[in-house]
Parts: sequence; structure tokens; C-alpha cells
Amino acid sequence: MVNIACAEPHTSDPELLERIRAKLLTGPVLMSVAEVFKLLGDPTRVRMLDALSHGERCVCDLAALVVLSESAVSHQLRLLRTARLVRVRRTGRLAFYSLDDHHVIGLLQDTQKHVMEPSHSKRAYRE
Amino acid sequence: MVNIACAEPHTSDPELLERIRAKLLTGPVLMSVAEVFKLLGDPTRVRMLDALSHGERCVCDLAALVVLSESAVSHQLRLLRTARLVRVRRTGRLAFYSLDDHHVIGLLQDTQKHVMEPSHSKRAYRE
DNA sequence: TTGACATATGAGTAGTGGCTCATATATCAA
DNA sequence: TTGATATATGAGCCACTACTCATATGTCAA
Repeated sequence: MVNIACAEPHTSDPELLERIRAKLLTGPVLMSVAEVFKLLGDPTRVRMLDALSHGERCVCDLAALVVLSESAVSHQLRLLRTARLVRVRRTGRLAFYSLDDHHVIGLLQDTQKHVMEPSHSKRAYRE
Repeated sequence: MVNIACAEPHTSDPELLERIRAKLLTGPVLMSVAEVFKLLGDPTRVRMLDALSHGERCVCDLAALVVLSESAVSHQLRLLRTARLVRVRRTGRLAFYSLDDHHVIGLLQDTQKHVMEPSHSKRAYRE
């Protein structure tokens, strides 16, 4: 057990660090930002949101689209609903889900473009 | 155990679903997109990347900025390095990390703006 | 060389996450 | 009402994750 040094940062100006720290994301905003990204950080949910970008779908069709059980889809929809990324419209026994936050589609498209850039081809996304 | 219905989607035109499915993200691109978001889906890493957006930092200073042990920071840096979101420059016993993928800062800023919009104030980010 | 330091990393652990299964609720048709 | 259907959800399971602790590696100063 070592590593007790560096308590006093030495490499840079402590005041510079203090100025930077003052600018960093903190509190609820930080948590919300991370929360949105966490929801986008799962292939199943990415596929669900991707599917919903083509229009509203009932749970049944959505499950067929992403090839997953309706139960699993329903569980994920609850998370997305709680975070207000999707919304429900109920008619009879059907529940039609649609995007409630179209901003996330922008994020998905941006990142998709970025990930498909040639500079990324050396990267991890091999089969 | 029920829910064996819906195998044949009935609500919509099956051909429509097929056409949509053909457009959905799949395979390595899907996985890479989710991977990037997963890395952004943690408050600690968001803070680290946020800090690095102000310039390169050694592990020691970075740990001081995000108020975390150097070991924890080093572990997280390895993940970010593997995904090529950050890069290292070593001089002597110091390791200076900097952003390797400035695109993620755009994502962070976009999402931060979005999360701070009034339409979001009814949302989850309470203390 | 020796010891202090900066960083990296394996092992271990507590907590989380995404699924399945079973079941509950609600709607519709007969 | 009864049974079939569409969705929602709690419980439980396994995999994963973010940390701590201990240790390893490499650098610098004395």
C-alpha cells in the first residue's frame, strides 16, 4: 500500500487545476448526462431507438424488429420511458411507443458516422 | 408461461417491418456505437473526459481533478485508451493523457445543453 | 545501488444490469 | 363470463463493472 503521494499536485499549477475543476460538470447535470449515455450504451436499446426513429411501434412489433422477447423489450421500454426518451400512446390493449426525445437520434447518427470514418477502421469493431 | 403469440407480427404490415429491419444498425457498427456510449455512460469517465478537454494532464493531476484514487483513474484511462478516446504521451515517469477523439466532447456538450433545456427540468436530475 | 515516486495492473468484492420465467392487469371477442 | 391476447412487472440468475488493495514496472535523485 503506497500511493499516498501526489496529494499535493505538483506537475501543474495548483491554481490552474482549481480553475479547471471549477468548470467541470458536477451534480445533477453530470448525472443526467451520464444517465442519457448509459441508456444509449446498450446495443438492444440502440436498436430499439433506431427502430422507433422510423415511426411509432407497438411492443409486439418492436420485439419482432429487434429480435427479442416482448418481456425484455417491455423492461427496456420502461427504462427509456422513465428517462423520457420514449413515450406511450395506448389504444385498447396495444401500447404504441415513439421517440419522445429526438435529440438522441442525432447523437446516434453522429456517432454512427464517426465510428464508420476511415480513421476508425483500425479500431475495435471487428466481428 | 404464455406470450407465444405475436410470432407473426399482426399490427403492421410484415413487409414494412422487414423494410425497417433492413435499415437498422447491426453487427460491428452497432456494437461500436453502443461501446462509445457505454464509455460515456459513467459519471467518472465523463468527468475525466471533461477535464481532458481543458488540455492534457498527468494521471496524478487528473486524479486530483476528479477526486478519485490514482489507481481507479488509471483503470478507467485504460478503458478510454483501448477505445482510443484518449492517448498517452510519456515523459520520464509521468504519463500525460489527452483527448484522442474530440468528437466525444461534442457529444458531451450537445447532451449537456440538451439536459439543461427547460423542457428537461421536469426530469430526473434532482439532487 | 537504493529508495522515493508515477503509473499500471491483477485479484477480489460489492453493486448493477439485462435477460428469462412466472405472474398480474387490462382489453377484446365469443 | 370465459378464454385469448397485449403489455407490465417482480423475482431470480449470471455476467459485468467500478472500485480498493496489493503489487509490479520503470524512472529519477541521492
